[in-house]
Amino acid sequence: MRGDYVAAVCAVVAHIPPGRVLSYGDIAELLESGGPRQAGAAIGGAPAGTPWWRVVRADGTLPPVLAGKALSCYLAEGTALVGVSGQDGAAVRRVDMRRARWSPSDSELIRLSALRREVSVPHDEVKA
DNA sequence: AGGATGACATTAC
DNA sequence: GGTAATGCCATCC
Repeated sequence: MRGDYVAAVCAVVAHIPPGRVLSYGDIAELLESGGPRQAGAAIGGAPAGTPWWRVVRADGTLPPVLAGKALSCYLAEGTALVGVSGQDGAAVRRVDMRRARWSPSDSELIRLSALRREVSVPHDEVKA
């Protein structure tokens, strides 16, 4: 896998509608391959133009470094955010997984299944 | 072959 | 409800 997995994850992320987000675990779950860590690594290695900000952790939080850029994207996309309860403007506006979580439609599921098949295809790379 | 790492997830306190 | 510790999966050293 390697590159193919990254491409698959990238495609899935690209199919996430604006204002919606998915968790790494969900990506791995949809691809039916590997675990959440691998999904994160794949997204991390995804090429530019990939809406990586639409992919967050199960808590709806994201690493501090990306939180800033992601926040801008969320505001632009109108993603459902939850304000922190009262702390001094800590700006921990994390994504509200409760509503922002994207539910793949049946049609999308078909496409995703086809996509993951592409990854599942043994190809001829392992052997040499 | 073995051990450590990572844009994570889940359970327990 | 939030924070802390443990486990999972796959790749890299």
